[in-house]
Parts: sequence; C-alpha cells; structure tokens
Amino acid sequence: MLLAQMEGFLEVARRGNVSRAAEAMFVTQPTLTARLHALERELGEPLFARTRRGMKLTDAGRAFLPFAERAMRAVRDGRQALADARSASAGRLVLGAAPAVSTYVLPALLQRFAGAYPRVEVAVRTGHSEDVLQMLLREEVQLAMVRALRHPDIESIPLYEEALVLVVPPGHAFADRAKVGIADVASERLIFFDRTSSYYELTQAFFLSLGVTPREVMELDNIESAKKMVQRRLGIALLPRTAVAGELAAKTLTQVTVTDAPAVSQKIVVIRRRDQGRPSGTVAAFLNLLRDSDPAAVAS
Amino acid sequence: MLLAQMEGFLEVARRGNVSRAAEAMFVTQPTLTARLHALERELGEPLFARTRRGMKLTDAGRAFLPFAERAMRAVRDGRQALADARSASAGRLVLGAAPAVSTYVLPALLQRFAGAYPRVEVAVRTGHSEDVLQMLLREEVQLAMVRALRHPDIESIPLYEEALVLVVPPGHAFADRAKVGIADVASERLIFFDRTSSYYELTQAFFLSLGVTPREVMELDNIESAKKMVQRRLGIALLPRTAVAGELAAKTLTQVTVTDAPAVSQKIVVIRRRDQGRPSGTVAAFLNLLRDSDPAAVAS
DNA sequence: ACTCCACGATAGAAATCGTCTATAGCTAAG
DNA sequence: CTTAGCTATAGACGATTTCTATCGTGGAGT
Repeated sequence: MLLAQMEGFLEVARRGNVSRAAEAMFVTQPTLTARLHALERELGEPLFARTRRGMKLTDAGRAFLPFAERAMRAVRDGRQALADARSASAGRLVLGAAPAVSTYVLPALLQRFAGAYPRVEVAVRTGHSEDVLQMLLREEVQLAMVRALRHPDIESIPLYEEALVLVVPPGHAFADRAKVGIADVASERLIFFDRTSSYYELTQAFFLSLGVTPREVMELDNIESAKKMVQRRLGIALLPRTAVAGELAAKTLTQVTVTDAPAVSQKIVVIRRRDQGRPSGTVAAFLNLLRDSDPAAVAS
Repeated sequence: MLLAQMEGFLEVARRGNVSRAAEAMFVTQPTLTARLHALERELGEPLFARTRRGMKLTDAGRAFLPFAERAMRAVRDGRQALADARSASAGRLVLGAAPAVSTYVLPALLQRFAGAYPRVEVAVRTGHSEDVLQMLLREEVQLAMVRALRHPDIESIPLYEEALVLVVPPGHAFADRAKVGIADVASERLIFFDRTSSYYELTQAFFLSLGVTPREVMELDNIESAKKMVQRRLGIALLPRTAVAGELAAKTLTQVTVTDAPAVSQKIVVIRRRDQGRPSGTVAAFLNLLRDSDPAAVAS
C-alpha cells in the first residue's frame, strides 16, 4: 500500500473531485483514479460513491477517513521530527562527563549550546571517566567528555590538554620565588582530592617518579573543597588548570611553576560509540560546537 | 513511500537484523535492504548504523521510530474499522422514521438488530415522512422508513402495506354486527389524529370519495391519544393496523370491517439516497434484517 | 430537444520500480 | 586461516505505475 494512495484518498475526499485533486497533487486524473481503485481493491470496500458530479464518501470511506488522516499526520510529523533532529533544532542530548569537566568546562559550553539550540533538552551525567565509559557503552549517554582512554568500541576526539598546576595561597612563600624546585614542594603539606579519581594516581605517580614522597597529605573528595583548603593556607595542591582558572584570575590563588619537574597533564577527549554511524542531530551539533570552541579556554 | 518500507523499518529496528526481519516478513534479505535504503534516501537520513553484528538505530532512526509505529497502527486500525463496518460488527446507524413506524414497528426491529449487532450505535430520528425525506437528502439519516414517496435522488424498497382499520371499543354496537356500512360509520363520532400528517388527508379523502362527511370530529395529535379516546367510548377511529395490533390482540379494541368501502392502506417503504453506492456495513445489515422480517408482523 | 460540458473510467504504451537469485565484502570468532 | 554471519551489490525479470488519448454518461444551458 502506498502512502500516495492514502494521500489521494484524503485529497479526493476533501474536494469531492478526482480531476481537481489530481491537479493539486501534480498527477493526471487517470493516475489518481488508479490509486483510488488500488486502495479500494486492497481494502476490499468501495471508499467512494461515484456520482454525476463527483466523488462522495461511502460509509466505509467515512469510517476509514480518520485513520488515513492519522497515518498521514504521523508520517508528516515523523518527517518534521527528522528535520528537527537534523538541524538539531529540537531533540535530546545526553552527555556524560568526568567531574572536573562537568564542573568547570561544561557549564560554559552548555550555555553556548543552549543559546544556539534552545529547543534541545540537555542532560548531563557525571562520574569518573571509567564509569562514564560504562554509561556510554550501555548507551545511557550519547557522548562523553573524559580523560583519554581506549576501548575497541569507542572512538575519541581530542579536546584539550588539561595541565595540573601547582597552586598556593596568595602571599605564600612560593608565590614570590622565581624558582621553585621539586624538593621545595616535597617539604610542603600537600592537598589531594578524590582518592578514587585518576587525578590522584596521576599525582602520586608524578611525585614518585621524581623520587619524592609528599610530606604530609590531606585528602578531600572534591576539587572545590581542595581549593578552599589551599586558600585557608592548609597546604598547596596540584589541580587541573581549568578548575582554578577563576581563582587565578581573581588572584585568590597563585600558580607556581616547578622548574625541575616535567609538566603534568592529562588529555581530555570526547568519546562516542563506534557503532552509531555518523554523528547526527544534536550529537553532531554539540561536536561542531566543541570543534569551534577551545574548551580549555571557556572554563570559568 | 511504501507502507512496506515503514513496516520493514520497524521490524528491523525490533530485531536488529535484516536477514531475520526479512524472513519474518516473507521477503528476501536484499529486498528488505532495498526498502530500508529507499526509506533512508527518501528521508535523507540514515536510520540505521550498520555494525558487524547487525543494524542499530541511529539517533535519527530513534526519533522517527514512534512516528512510524503510529502510522502503522493507524493503518492497521483503519483496516479493522473497515472490517468492523463490513461485518456491521461495529459502527453507527442513523435511521429516520415516520411516527407510526417509529412507535409501532421500529422497536421490535431494533431489538432484533441490537441483538445481532450489539456493538452498533443506533440513532432514530422521527418526523413526518416529508420531513424525514429532507433529513435523508441532507444526509442527517442514512436510511428512512416512511410512506411511499418519490424523489429523483432517492430509491425506495417496499416494506409493507399498512392498512387503516376501523376500530371501536369492545361492546360497541358495531362489534357484533356482521356488516357495517359506510353510512353507519358516517353517523358515528370519528376521531382523527394529527392534522399535519398524511394520515389525516388520506382519511378525509377516503370519506369524501364515498360522499360521506364525518359527523363529528375530534382531533388528537398522536395515535396513542386517539386509541385512548376510542377506548373511553368517545368515538371510533380509522387507525394504522400496526398501531392497534396490541389492543386488538388484548381485545381492548375491536376491529370492524366496512363492507361497502374499499380498503384504505398506505405503502410503507424504506428509502435511501441513490448516490451512496451499494449499501454497506450497518446499512446493509439493517436492510438484510428488513428483508428477512415481515415488518408489519413484528409490530407489537 | 439538442448540444455541450464536466465528470470518472478505460485502453495501451512506456517507464519506473520492486523483487528475486547469486555473489561480494566485511568482521569476529573458532 | 578458515568459517560463519552479517549487509551490500549486481543483473534480470516482472509487476506496477504513469502517461496520453479517448470513451461513456448524465445534467445544464440554450
């Protein structure tokens, strides 16, 4: 059964005239007549009574009419939904993000995204990178922004490199020193955040690789608390640059460069299931926005 | 766009596997693949991501899915509605009827009809034959049972001949007489009903044709009242046989035959618009019921 | 009463489209 | 390194659709 048959049925029902309806549908009258006949044959029931002055619905036709209308409307709405999805002018976007991304990078990105695509619903699920990966594999999220990791079923697009920077409170002895060595750092009290996070291991590994054992350690489970601790002069910390951008600008924290240690950083990527085909709709829109932005720069 | 394409889309979406879906739909796999491609081309968007282990919906496919389902459901329901209409197992039937038919003949018919087609809604609109004809022409009713009349746009099927019979109260002088002549009748007080009805003119014409002027006349606007009047011995009346069948059987009224006057009767027909095609569904069902019944006999 | 007009139905030819069988191409698993 | 399981593709055949041209039929207008 062709949709064109239903469309013809509706058009003829509306106008009560095959020739006129055919013209409106840009086909010839015999074509439309054939469509109606085919539809009637398939349904096994005359839909129209042929009169001298045109076509009148039979009872059967009247009974069928609302369903034909509903079907056509469904198809039309479906096309519209696809068009909306294509232009990302509507739809839904479910993102996963690692905590630091979720807190310090996503807000600005989402603000821009929401401005560009106001009718898209956005949901964010935050978790450690590995957990977010699992969400992605279970298709609970469509896209995720996490630290670089590999898995056969996902593909990654590099987003930015997130440096871990050493921050001290303003007025701290390090703040004025031209050079701070790793040995100096080791004598300070260090504040870490989130033992379960990859940041923790990364940071520990950094010190161990330099043969340094952090003197005294305080652990928090989130970055915000860690920043507060530093500001209250309870220690110094190695924190993601995006997480302290605001404080550095406001000079409520001061960045110190360690001269005799390599820079520590982590690659942040956006990941996606490999089996989803080319990105489309809201996903494509968000990826475009990422491509056009410098995510590290938008952190606030 | 073919409905088969939508159906294929849904089936493949459900099973995630073209070959399996094709088998379930009794077509070959390349056929189904072609349908999907055609649908995707028409919608301008891939609906599926092709993976090693089958087909997975893309976001676009997911967006389109509910609409495809809705469309298919509409078509399926439409077919069902037609099947119901064909078997008259559901639907609506709007009848017009002249008052005497509506009151004395229809109830028994509708009882039988409702028994046979319990899911059909029935509506009756009562009026004088001419008014009911207008309703039919305006398509406010699908079928009407009225006295025979002609109009170019309608066709009639004879139903029964309704005799007007002379009724007197039990114990009336006429009741025992073997022969009652028209002259005897003229000396009685006569009761008529409904001056605006055709019965009235018919009855008047009957007497006038015999050169008799009814002696004294009482007019009611409905048959029930006229019967009551006769029973209260206020006069005698010429009433439709179907309207007095019950009273005659219960012997609360007595029929008298006038020997020297022709029988007066009216043809009752069922009428239908000529431009509605062959009767179908509930209309056909009711016509069949009429054909299989003797409407005059069912009057109670 | 006659013609003309407007309507849907039909015929036949040409093109398009859908379906089939057979096979290719690819990946994952054994 | 083969095999199994998946979808995509090729090519042929046949059904279906569409077109142009024409018919048949009632109703409206003269």
